[in-house]
Amino acid sequence: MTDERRKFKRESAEARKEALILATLELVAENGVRGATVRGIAERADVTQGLIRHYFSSKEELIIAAYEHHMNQMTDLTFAPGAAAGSARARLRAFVDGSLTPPVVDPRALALWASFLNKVQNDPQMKETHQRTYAYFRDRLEALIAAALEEAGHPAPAARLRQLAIACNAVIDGLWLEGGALPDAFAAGELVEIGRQSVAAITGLDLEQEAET
Amino acid sequence: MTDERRKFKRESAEARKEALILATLELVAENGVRGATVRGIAERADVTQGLIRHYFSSKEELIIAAYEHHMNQMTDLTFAPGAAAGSARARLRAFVDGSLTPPVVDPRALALWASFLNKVQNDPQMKETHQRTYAYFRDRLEALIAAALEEAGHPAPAARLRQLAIACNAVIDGLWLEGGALPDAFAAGELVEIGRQSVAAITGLDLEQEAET
DNA sequence: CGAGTAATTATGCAAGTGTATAATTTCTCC
DNA sequence: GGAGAAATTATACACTTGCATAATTACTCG
Repeated sequence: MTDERRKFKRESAEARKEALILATLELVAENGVRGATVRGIAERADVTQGLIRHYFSSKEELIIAAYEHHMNQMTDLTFAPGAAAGSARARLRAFVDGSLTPPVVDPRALALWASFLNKVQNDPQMKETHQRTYAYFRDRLEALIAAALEEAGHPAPAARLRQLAIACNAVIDGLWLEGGALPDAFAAGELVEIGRQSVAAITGLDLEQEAET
Repeated sequence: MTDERRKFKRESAEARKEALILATLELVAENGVRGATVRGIAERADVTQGLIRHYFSSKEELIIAAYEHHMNQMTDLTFAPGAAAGSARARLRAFVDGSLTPPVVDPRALALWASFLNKVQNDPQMKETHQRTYAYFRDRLEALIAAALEEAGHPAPAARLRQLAIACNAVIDGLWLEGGALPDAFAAGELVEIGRQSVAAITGLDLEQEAET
């Protein structure tokens, strides 16, 4: 009954890194960045802690990698549905729908966002990633609104477009936040419905009817 | 040159507790809940760490006290401006203004909210405080919208009122979030302007003109 | 002004933290 | 199937953490 050394299987660097990143995101969502300890992450990834040092030169580096992984995933999830062509109105609607449906609306996604916020404000690299992602979101939304307004024959000047984009982005962010914070407070589809109506009311567009005369 | 024992002044329990709570909020905003160490808090409050134990039986208890202090302060700040009587429309406008102006819109307030979120989701007591505060906000907003609509001669059924309140709350929350996250991205008064316009567009009310025919 | 008491400081401890480094195992390739 | 190299494990260390407890100080009240 000697204490045997642990058996293990060699994995590719990519697979191991991803596994470590996923384990990190789980623990950051549950316990925050400081609560995601190296030992905890290693255990969650079914690996000993020394291995983390082998792939990431510090915990800081792992955290940053996990943050960028998460942000990329959120971006993909939001824009994937609307990538398919169609009228600008349809694409705008798809953007709203994608932003207000799981897995984008999700307690875990909100928890991750909140957990990372502190580091995002302080660490320059993470701050840069954050600002770039945010700008990408809003610019894309602004372009969608501009196209939809033009399509409807109601083009708007740049200054107004900026305000509309900020406002629509805010409703979506706010609904996303509330949906993640109080998952049981809203019926299925309710957030999407309210999101569509609000964006429609703010922009003056009709997002519901599909037919084009 | 003997190491002298530190001089100190006795304070009332209330003053000390408040000082400790304020120091705690500072550190939580800067470093998160786990980053707000007992030693750090004591240093910020210009006190030795043992004193914390004297007033709070555990760090957990201090954190909860700090959270409730912060939530109460935010509530007061939001509703104080609109307490003065006036038309429902004016009170609704005051609510929007107060929610989208410093010190409610503030990087520190956002950082605190984010830092506490994890604990809010897990700790039952903090969860209860959070849900109560959120419900208070939204009910109050819904009542304001209902009154303003009726005042304007456009009463709405309960189901629609609920949706309007959720939507308006979301715009405000979203603008609050973005204003706190990117303080330099918005000109002074811009958030308030966009907030007013959005709430007006969603509800169909005119929040700008003051005169009543 | 002097004793008592509560506020405050000082010190210690066990557990957990990130990181560094040595020891071992698995896999590849000839 | 065996040697070499890289992946993985194991161990150790210095530091921080929350908490407990003893020692001292400042204020109150007679």
